[in-house]
Amino acid sequence: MRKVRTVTIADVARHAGVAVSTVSYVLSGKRAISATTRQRVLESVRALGYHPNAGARALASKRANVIALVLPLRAGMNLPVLMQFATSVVATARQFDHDVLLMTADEGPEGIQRVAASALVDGLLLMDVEVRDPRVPLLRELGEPSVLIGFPADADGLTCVDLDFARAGALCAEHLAAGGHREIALLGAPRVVYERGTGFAERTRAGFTAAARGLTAVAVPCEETYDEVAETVKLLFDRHPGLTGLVVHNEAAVGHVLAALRALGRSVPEDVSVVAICPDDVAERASPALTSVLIPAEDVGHEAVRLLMAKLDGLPADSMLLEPRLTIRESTR
Amino acid sequence: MRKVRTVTIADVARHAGVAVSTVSYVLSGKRAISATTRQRVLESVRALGYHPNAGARALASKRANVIALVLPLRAGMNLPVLMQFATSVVATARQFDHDVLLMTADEGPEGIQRVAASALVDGLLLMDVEVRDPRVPLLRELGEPSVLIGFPADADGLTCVDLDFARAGALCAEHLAAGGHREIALLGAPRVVYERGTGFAERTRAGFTAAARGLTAVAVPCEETYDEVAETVKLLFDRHPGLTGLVVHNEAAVGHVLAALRALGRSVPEDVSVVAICPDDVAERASPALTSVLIPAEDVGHEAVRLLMAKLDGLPADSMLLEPRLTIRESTR
DNA sequence: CCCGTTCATCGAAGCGCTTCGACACCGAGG
DNA sequence: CCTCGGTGTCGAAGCGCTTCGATGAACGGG
Repeated sequence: MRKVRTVTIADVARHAGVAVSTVSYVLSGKRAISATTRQRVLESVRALGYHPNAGARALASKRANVIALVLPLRAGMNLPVLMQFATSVVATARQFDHDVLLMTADEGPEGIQRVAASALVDGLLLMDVEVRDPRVPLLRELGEPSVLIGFPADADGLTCVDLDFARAGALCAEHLAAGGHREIALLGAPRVVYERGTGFAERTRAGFTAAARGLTAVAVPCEETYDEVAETVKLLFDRHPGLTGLVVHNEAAVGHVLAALRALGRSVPEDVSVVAICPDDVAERASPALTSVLIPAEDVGHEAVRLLMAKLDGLPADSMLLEPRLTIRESTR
Repeated sequence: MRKVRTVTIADVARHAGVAVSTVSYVLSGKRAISATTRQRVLESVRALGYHPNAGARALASKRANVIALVLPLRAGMNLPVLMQFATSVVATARQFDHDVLLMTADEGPEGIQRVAASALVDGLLLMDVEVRDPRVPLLRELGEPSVLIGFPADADGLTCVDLDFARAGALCAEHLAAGGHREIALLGAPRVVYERGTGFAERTRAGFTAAARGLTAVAVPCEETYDEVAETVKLLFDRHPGLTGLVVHNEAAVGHVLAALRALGRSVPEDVSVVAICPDDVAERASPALTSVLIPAEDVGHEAVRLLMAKLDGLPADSMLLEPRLTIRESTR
């Protein structure tokens, strides 16, 4: 409970018998320092347990060494992916000696304004950017370094990172086609997600449809309660009795879809093949284990931070799409 | 892209024709300022779009107005609860004019050390504290204001917040007993969680067992893949043919348990009543909708922040347990 | 042997804010 | 009429750090 007077750079300087600025240069490496002096300083740092004061450092250097992570945190989000993403962002940021300030989208554009103007953060990572997102114009105007996860309608001059969802949808369709399936369906996100204009759902559907040229292919939204899923699945097979391939792009519904198929007496993969677009652990936990396309949330987080750091250093940073990866398991043939 | 020279308090003072300190006092309210001056200053603030520089403020006032949120972010966590919690922490912190720095537990005690010593944050919120947590002794020694979510073995002198899991377990048992069930079972967390000594799983079991005095009651760990769950459920009914009441304290397994019961031809609630300990949305999404005990993640987050703020103001803050709430739906009779 | 370089280090000037003590002004009480 | 205690405001001293320009020592080339 004792509140020790905190150790300052001056204490370190005194202890090592050098000037304050010398300590600073040892720590930042911005000027050459002789090996012996450096050694002495570092020892003093260790001996005193010195940690630079973040506020003072930020004030003097105009760099807070903190980035903001703006998460949607609204209903209907894909939580596991979000968490993986957040984890990898934090870990990667730490590698670059930065910390992460957590913000929720419900603070809105003002929140972004606030943290940027107060120099609380050096840059921004915005997740789940929508096709027409009110934050995008602000971001442009602010000129604050930022990286978006997802692609807004007009991505010109912005740095965006995302999974290539069109490719993911296509991959699924192609895999089913290669298995000889002639009639396939995509069970997508809940209807509200399409209405909101979240790009990824739309792009998956487009990729799926385009790749299914030549086959009979339908794409339908999919809610997330068991009863609604069961209903949707039943309807699907009523309308398309010849359906033998199913793509599920809705993590919360995956389990329900399998249960519904079981209830309908259709076995997987004998009667119907199922491909899911979801994290590996969900696919592996299902029965049978699902052939799936991975959402590489960790890579996305990692790349996003990498790009942001480049921008902070004044380097150019181009948008990028990450390649989806198909893993074949037991649910398709 | 234009990088505007940022507006400082000196600019505001000049614009309003007052001293810098006057502006500061208007903004902080720490000294009386005449209504007219205050008005003038606030107008200048608005006119110039002034936002105080966070670093400078932190340096001068020794308060960063940031708290750290340390999340486990390891496998096997209950994601939705975590997110709800995080969201409410951020929202509540903002109400107190604080921001939230996100940290993951894998930085370990050094991470805590670092942010505390560098005055990056004023206080800490640790989630998912284990019975014997290596961070607890450090926290004691550091004397940094903190609030823990969960109870370590020795909670003396620490402020902890948690759901009253013992009560939650008891509530489930009592509800089943009241429904006339004589033979009941608890399906708990995966075995590894018990081995890790995470308190909540253990405490739920204890509460359940104690409240089930007079009934036949068993408690078993429960893994999270469909196949393992189905196996566990089958075994349970093989060994206890008279079993009619089930408590599930494992969010990831809830769906699988229901599916397994369906597969065994036991209908809910006719043959067996099921109570889940999980968030409401999971309970409602199941079929039939589950009678459940709510984990009030939002309240926990809110209270945790409230307590931490009190500590930052030098006020005392006692540990507290939050009352669980049973909602009766269609899965029990 | 002197001068121009290079290398290592130092001192001091801020960065933008809070806070303390001082001060001027005003009305009330003696 | 003078003093006293509030009020409202100001000026200046830091907070702990980075960074710029200056300085001194060591050194090689002419």
